[in-house]
Amino acid sequence: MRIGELARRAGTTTRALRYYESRGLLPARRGGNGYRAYDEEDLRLLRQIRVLQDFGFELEETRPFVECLRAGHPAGDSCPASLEVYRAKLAELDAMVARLSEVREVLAGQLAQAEAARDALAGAGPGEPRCELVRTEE
Amino acid sequence: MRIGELARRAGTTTRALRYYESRGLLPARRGGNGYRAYDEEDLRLLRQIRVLQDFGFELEETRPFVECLRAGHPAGDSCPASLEVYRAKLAELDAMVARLSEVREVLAGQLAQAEAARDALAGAGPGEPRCELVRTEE
DNA sequence: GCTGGCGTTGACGTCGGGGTGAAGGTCTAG
DNA sequence: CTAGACCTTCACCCCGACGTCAACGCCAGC
Repeated sequence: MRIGELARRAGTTTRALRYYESRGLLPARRGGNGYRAYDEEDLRLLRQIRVLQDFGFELEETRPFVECLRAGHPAGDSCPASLEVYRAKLAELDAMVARLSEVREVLAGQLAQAEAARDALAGAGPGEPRCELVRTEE
Repeated sequence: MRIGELARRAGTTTRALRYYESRGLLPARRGGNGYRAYDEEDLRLLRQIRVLQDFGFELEETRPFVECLRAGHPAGDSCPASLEVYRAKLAELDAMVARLSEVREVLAGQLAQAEAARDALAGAGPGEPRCELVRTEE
């Protein structure tokens, strides 16, 4: 299979495949004419890359999975290195979710206060005391 | 107060202040010598910008808050436009948290399965059936 | 044998946001 | 007088994951 077919079958582009090869992620055999030659196994590796990319993995992070498959293991995550990447990614996701959730709560509080202040003003006299947003040194 | 002092007091750089001015976010009066002249109110506006940036707001998104303060309102979020930005930001954060959490769960499941498969292999015979990760068209 | 469609390489562009850096000049504080 | 702060403009950076040429080779069908 040549590069165009593989790209089509994997739903990516020839440019991406050449890029992966340039990164050493998905090297290709070469035919006598210099054309890249791929097989079904490469399609599998490529699919592994794309799945992980969809999960937000960087290309480098997919490398252990790809190498694991290439080493003949049944799945990309059958190797310890892949599990380590899973764990690192989980920790990263947890940290992001925690940070975003915290900001979310602060913002929700600010919105509620601002709306209350507005309504109080619209209703009658001075309302609840407002707490101004202030930078906290970390 | 000149640009250097304001930058120092707000914990930012003169370059950033000139940049904000170029975006029309924090225009400065000019002295006879062409130097930018700022006052305490500008420091307040600047602090508002920095607080929101720390929350992940883009510069453009801080504009309603800054203009609200400049219009003489007690707080940056005393204006409807600011509240709208709060709401948009909350929706954005909720969407991000949802997406990340979903990925997190899938990944946690994959990790658990992969570890189980490894342990089963280490222990005895074939273990639980593995479900391979496959791209789902959206 | 010509056209069109594939393939090759390498160099450079893109995106986005929030700036930074350098050059070259002016102004001011001590 | 001189160091340092200020002025302007233009270019450049960061990051990853490609995209976009340019300029060429290879091959099938008509």
